Amino acid sequence: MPELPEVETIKESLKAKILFKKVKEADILCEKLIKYPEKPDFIKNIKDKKIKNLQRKGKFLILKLSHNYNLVVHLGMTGQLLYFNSHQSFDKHTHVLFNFEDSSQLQYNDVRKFGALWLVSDGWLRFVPGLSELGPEPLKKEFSLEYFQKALNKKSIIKYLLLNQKNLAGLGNIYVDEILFRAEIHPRRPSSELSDLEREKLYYTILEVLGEAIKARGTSVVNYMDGNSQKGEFQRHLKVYKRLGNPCYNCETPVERIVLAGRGTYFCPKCQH
DNA sequence: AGCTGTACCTGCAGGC
DNA sequence: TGCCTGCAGGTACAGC
Repeated sequence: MPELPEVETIKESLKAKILFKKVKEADILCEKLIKYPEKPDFIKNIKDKKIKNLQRKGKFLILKLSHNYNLVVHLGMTGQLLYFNSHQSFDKHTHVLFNFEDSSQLQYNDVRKFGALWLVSDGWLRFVPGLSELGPEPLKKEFSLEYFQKALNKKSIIKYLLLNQKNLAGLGNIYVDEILFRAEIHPRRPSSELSDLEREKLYYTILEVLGEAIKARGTSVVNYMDGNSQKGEFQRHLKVYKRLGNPCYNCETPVERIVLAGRGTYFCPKCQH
């Protein structure tokens, strides 16, 4: 489900609800999702911890807890973090419960169970797979046009490069397709062959699409919702994603689908070169 | 080094 | 209704 705009929206929606709350107890219904530590230690260590801040790094959500602990959450494809004012009924897809002192509750739901949770102290954050290898945040200064132009010099198919979290953090399948459409670049182009103009256009398109998607509170295609169970709006603005066979909004040519990097890839064969 | 295929899971839509 | 196939926002890993 969740790419940068979705995780950002979840983070902000939860911040308003759970900041400074104290975890009374956690309940783990599916151990598979807890990557570290083992269930008994996870439950023991999160008890009585206070949520001091919420951060997003790429597609990771990090809850900063008291005593220098961190609850790191990756939502995989279908993970949800849902907040409720009181203990709520749940179903077979609810795998972890966080109960707060004031009897409000945070539920981790995940149909496909590709998500992951870690509870680690500050010094151990770097052992969370993928977290310390993340490239720059696209909406921060660290993601400069200069940096991006250099990154594109790698000999790599452009879609593959944009999906790789080591190059920049937070893009996923939907936004990469949408960005490449708007930048009029074919997803199979070798990145090193992009002209200076194309590189610049791509750079600003990344900022533009992510900005718009955050403003729209994310994209709800299947089951994405924020911490308050609210859907996003950006699905209304998608130009190519999941539009196989439908006419391109620019030129009416039917949108095509190929498989790249193992992912369904949608593009306009006429507009994107 | 980069890329493909596969694995991990479950549900849903579409074809017959 | 049921069965089958393909597809789905993620990442990791073996192997070419």
